[in-house]
Amino acid sequence: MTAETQGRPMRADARRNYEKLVAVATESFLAHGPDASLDDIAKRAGVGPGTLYRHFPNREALLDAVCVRWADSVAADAAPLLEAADPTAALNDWLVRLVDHVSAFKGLASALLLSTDRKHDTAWVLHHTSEELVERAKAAGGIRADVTTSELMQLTSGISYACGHSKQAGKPTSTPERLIGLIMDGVRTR
Amino acid sequence: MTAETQGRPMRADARRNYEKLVAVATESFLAHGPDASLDDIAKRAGVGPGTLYRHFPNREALLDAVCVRWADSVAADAAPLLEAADPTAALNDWLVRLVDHVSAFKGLASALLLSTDRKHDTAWVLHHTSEELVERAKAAGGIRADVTTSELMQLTSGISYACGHSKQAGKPTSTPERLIGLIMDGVRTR
DNA sequence: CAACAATACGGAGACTGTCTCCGCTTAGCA
DNA sequence: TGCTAAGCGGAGACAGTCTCCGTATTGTTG
Repeated sequence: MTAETQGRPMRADARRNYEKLVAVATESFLAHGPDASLDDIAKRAGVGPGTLYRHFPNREALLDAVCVRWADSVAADAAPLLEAADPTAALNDWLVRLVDHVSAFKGLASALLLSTDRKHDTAWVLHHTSEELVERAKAAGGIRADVTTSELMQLTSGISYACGHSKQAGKPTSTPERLIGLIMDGVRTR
Repeated sequence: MTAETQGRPMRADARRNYEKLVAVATESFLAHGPDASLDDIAKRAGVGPGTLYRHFPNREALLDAVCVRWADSVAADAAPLLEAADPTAALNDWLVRLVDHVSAFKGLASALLLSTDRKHDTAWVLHHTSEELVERAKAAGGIRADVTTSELMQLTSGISYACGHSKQAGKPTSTPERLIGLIMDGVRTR
């Protein structure tokens, strides 16, 4: 579900433009936040606005495409953690990284942690990765069995949001590590 | 710091328009979210855009004015909790209410929980109220002494955000009670 | 109560961004 | 080499933000 929703493959020029758009959009969103001008992105990518809007009917769609790629790279980051000796510590670690990644991505991605369906989409990758880590921690008896992955995702995404915003408001803010720590304290078996 | 930053009082017509604008803006923001058209708000309030922009130089300013009133009413809600027999339960209760209020306010207010300065502003009222409840709970030995009010505000605002978003994404979502519960579990003395 | 500042009003319009429509171009196939 | 479906891109309609400035209103002072 990248672009051609099945059917014949994209024409070469179309694919080229598609890739260029996603690349430029990534830059632009990072530089100017999720409100970056779409016409501007089109211009930088060397295509007309019409082309952009054919590939991505609205801002959301483009944002999604950008985030999907991003999510893949983030999820890849988790691979070593899946084999860590202490699964609970690994989960903690992962959640902190997740917050960092999401923050680095300005908040483009914060909404993503929240949905659990959308088969192939961004959220799925992250949710799935998290789930594995959660299961391992539960199996090892490190965290309470009644806590769900979704709940942790909600809390984590909330923390990203909160850290991002209070940081940009210039306020001294507790670190993600600290806040995740508090949550883990509530979730750990005793 | 409502409108006249000291100096002579506002002229009668100016005050009238100011009030009307805040009232209409509240409705509009609730109805259409924080992106409601400002020109439209002006029109509904029966004034020209120029008038709106003189009173509120930008969207943020108007949003602030709306939120200040809202925060006062929310804070008033906490009065009984300040004398509750079990301060820890009272804190829990308050945090849940806070999330509910913020969610009801669409997310207009979620950013507000985060700043701790801004003397008179919205955030202050809420932060201050929370602080009292936190102090009482600490004094009663119900929660850890190392946890700060800011931290709880960050987590709470995060939860509002997360609940608001996953709800509107149509996903089955854990209740605010549950999530606040998890946090309280991490924060309670054992 | 008249007249005059000071204050406030409001709408025209400049500007920016979103998104669509459609005539033209190009890739890919026979 | 030529045809056709797929794709392109820019002109422009529309909506929202915000400013500028001539006009109207308030409240004060003689």
